[in-house]
Amino acid sequence: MKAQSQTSDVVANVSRSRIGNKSALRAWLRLWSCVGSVERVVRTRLYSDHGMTLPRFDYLSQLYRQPDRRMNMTELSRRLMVSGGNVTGLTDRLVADGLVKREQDPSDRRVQIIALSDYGYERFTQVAHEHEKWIGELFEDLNSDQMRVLNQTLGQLKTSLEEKLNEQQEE
Amino acid sequence: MKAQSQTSDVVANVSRSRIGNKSALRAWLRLWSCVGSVERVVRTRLYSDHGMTLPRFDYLSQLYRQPDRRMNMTELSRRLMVSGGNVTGLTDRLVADGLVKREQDPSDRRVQIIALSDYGYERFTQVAHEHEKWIGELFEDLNSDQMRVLNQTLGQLKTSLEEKLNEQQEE
DNA sequence: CCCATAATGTTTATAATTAAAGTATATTAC
DNA sequence: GTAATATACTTTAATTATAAACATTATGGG
Repeated sequence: MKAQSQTSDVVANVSRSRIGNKSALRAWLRLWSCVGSVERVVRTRLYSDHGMTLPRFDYLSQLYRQPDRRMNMTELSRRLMVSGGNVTGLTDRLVADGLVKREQDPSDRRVQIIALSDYGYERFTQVAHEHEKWIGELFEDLNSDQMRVLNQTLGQLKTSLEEKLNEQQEE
Repeated sequence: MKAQSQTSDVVANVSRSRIGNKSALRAWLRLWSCVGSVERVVRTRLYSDHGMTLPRFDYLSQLYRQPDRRMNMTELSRRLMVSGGNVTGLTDRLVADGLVKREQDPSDRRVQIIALSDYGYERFTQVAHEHEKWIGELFEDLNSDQMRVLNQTLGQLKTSLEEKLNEQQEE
């Protein structure tokens, strides 16, 4: 009885896993496709209408969301999900264009604190307003129920993925 | 009565639009975050376990899905959602590594047909099997209902976005 | 204090990416 | 048939991206 139960559990798990993998793969491909489409539109418009690149926009938006418009390099790298070396290069160019400033952390001499400049704040505010409008238009065909469910499901997926990434990192 | 109705419609629309933009923006940020997390995991494992980069994997997977394992450059560019110049560079490196071959289209001398080589097919098959497993694991916390609804909603969003991109292109 | 280890950021080499201009070929209008 | 236009791909210059090696600074245990 016990052995039988275990066997059918194993079969059920394998079966569920196979189906789950296919279903997950389909979801992943659709996620990838949707994000690619949106990114392409946003990148093109950012560049043609505002002469700004998408990586710079993403970078500035992270600073913008902070109460003090400041963040260190490691945190930027983590949130933008790009390598540290990449953040160094982006920062160099953004500093050269006067959009951000480098500041020293008085309590830790290894740390660079990046601050959004007044010019950067002004510039980003204008662009962000349009950006929000573009996104609204791109998602307008989803009704409010779909949007609610999508946000709910993605919220859970996001949390789940973040947990997995943390676990993996600790191994 | 008619005027009043119009006014409240306008108010309702503006209101719905504002809420919709915020809700859409939240959905977009979550989509972006989830895709970034999954990409990061997949990229790291592809490289450490198989010495393959993510762009190359995506490229090969497009060829792999075709019945004849063949596709021209323009179609690859469209499906991968990257620029033509990028496909040229990726192709050069994949050809150099023997994973794909360039063939001429007998009916149109402008067209390059890219074919997955035997080595490329073999190599990709191995990697793809693991890739599917990784994706399954990353999505395992979603139950079957959530997965179904997610696939449904993303399917519609994907279609909607593709339509918008086509319309935009024609303008 | 000193050493091992960890954390922060930069540098290096190379790959991937874009937009825009250029080349070659095909198609369409007349 | 020819000229204008469109399509397919490549090239160019600059930016964005990675992984790995490096330099500097911090932290914790003896």
